[in-house]
Amino acid sequence: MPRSRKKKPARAATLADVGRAAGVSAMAASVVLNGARSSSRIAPGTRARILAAAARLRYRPNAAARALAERRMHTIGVATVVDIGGALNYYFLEVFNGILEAATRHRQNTSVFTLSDWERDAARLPGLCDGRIDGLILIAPVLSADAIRALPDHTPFVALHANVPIPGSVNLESDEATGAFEMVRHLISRGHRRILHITGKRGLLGAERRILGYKRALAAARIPFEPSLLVDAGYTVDEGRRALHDWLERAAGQLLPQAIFCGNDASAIGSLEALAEVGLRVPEDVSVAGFDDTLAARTTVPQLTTVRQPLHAMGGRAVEALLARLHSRHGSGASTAQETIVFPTELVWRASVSTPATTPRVVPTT
Amino acid sequence: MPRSRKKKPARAATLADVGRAAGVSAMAASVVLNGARSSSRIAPGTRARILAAAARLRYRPNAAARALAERRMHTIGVATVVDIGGALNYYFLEVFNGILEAATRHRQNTSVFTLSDWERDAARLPGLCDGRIDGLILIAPVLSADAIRALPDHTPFVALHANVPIPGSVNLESDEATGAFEMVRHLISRGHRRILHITGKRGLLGAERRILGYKRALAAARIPFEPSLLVDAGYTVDEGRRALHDWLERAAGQLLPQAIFCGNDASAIGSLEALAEVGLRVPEDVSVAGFDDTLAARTTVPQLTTVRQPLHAMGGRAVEALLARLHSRHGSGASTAQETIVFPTELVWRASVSTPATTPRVVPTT
DNA sequence: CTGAAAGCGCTTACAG
DNA sequence: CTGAAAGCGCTTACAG
Repeated sequence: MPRSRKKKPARAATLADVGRAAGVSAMAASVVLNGARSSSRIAPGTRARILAAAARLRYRPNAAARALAERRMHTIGVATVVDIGGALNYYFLEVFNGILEAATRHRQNTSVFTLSDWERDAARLPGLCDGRIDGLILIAPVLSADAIRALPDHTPFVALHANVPIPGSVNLESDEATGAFEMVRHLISRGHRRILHITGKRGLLGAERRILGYKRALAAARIPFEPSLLVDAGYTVDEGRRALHDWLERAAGQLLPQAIFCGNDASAIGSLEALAEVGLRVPEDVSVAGFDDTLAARTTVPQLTTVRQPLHAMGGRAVEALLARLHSRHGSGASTAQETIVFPTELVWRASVSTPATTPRVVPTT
Repeated sequence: MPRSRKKKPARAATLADVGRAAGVSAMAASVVLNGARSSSRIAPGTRARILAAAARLRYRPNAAARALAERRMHTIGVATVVDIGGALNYYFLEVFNGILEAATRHRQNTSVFTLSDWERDAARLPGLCDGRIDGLILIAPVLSADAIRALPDHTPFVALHANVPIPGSVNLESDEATGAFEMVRHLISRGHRRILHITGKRGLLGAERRILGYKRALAAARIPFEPSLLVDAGYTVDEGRRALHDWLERAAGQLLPQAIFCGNDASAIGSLEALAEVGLRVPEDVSVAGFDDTLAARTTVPQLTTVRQPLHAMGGRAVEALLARLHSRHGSGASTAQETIVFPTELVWRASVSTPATTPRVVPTT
């Protein structure tokens, strides 16, 4: 019988293979190839032979085996709702890129889990904590007390813009109230007094903080708060467009706001669309401002004046905070105190805001 | 000596723990909890006890251990250049969302690896194939023959818009030449004859195919190809803006193109900006069209007419093609033939294109 | 400086 | 229907 064709090793080379090829134990190969500190204990000649054998065999340490032995996957999980109302999430993209960059720098993999809805899918979270990730970053989670209680305690969490602080975790947020306050104050300083605010979904922490800043700035300028100028919407382009569209329809013939401060960039874009539909020009007839300074703020014509949140940096910081928790956990008695890190916001001036029209504008009738 | 405080198991429960609690072997627990088909072989009573114990102990199968035993991580890797020229990549976001959706549906994790540059970072690719992923999706790879040769053969690859086919892999692309042809043909049918094309980076397969479609449509209408109307740029907003800006500067006083067909949506957005800078209106003075139909195409004012590539669907299909390869590999003799799947493109009409101005426009002098 | 052994937590044949 | 054993490929004490 002819020698059966040697089956090409679809199997990747292991440490044992390398050891055999170099005439040493698998363990020696492990020390040289994967062990960091103790590799000095191998004689230079042996070392060279092992390295050569590994290169020849194209040895790659098996990630699963290493993870099992080290009890460490070197993988960070990211859980978020990417797709909100059929629209992709700019906010997510900025944060995510910051996370990826930092994770790569720290030699961590990044695994993404998308939820379609926090409330409905929070139950999936514990299932992700089965050793496939070492820790989890929650992007803008909206979790009930029950959902928080159900989170396993052997996996550390870090959240960005958590709606409710998660005990034992780090929460990263930005000073949204001040950002909104500064934006509206500056609008006022430019001469605007009749300022419409298109909000995010009511009840969301961020939306309420922005409303708070808006109201405070009005109060500081002794401009009475006008409830009809507070318009409930949401954080998508469509919701922003629809909210303003409906408002304009209702307000036909009445005085047009001089400026519109939107809850985020997406709803500001929606507002631009709604204004364009009825032939109003930005910023000649009305000024428009957003919030977040996502990439989208620079792709509109005119470009958006907005409140910048350092989303990219916040994503990176989330990774670092998570790794810090991971290490402290392995080391001493774990710093599991709840912690909040607040990033400053910053006004970004672009063309969508100018001074008010000299003659008051009226909402066109369609 | 007082009983030392029982250290709370930071350690998660294992199959052995569950088995012990239920009075059976770890193996029986494995069959009931994780084994799919053979779970019928356990008596119902035993089964119930095991399930109860698992719930009580909050048992989660350890992903690393399972991966090691099964030689399967249930994780798909995605490698791409997300950040092009400081700009986040819309194209990526659409594709990525399609990938995530399909991966979740098929119960696969998705791990993202970002490269800063294909040429420079291709060497990192083999390192990713160390068992941490079962297969890799390459988004818009630009690989040299050397880089392709260096790819390990124990990990299946699928590529979207590969610049060069990778032997043994699946490549997903769309019929870009036809898309470009149709777009330009329709511009012509609307009355445009002087049509500028802002290209992607020359030499890239996609860019060349779009140029091809552009030229063919001109030829079909017997409009002579005018080399000065073919403007080299790239796929970012900045490159588009700069390319058109420079062109307009050079062409001051000459005849303005009636329409501008851009290599992608980002460069179309850049073009909108360049036109706005010199006070030209879209579409009154000049029509603008993009390519891709990314989300960005709907956030400009006016919204972009563009060629739609079904990026979301293509991302999903990439996952399925990869899983098919994975399964065939485990099963019979592996279908490792190179395969190309071509998706149709589609014209999407929005407000950025109309009929040409009745009187010819001239490029303004700045 | 180097090796033999045990163990990480699971699954997969193989016996009963 | 159920269990004891071997093995996935690595790392981490522990001996020499």
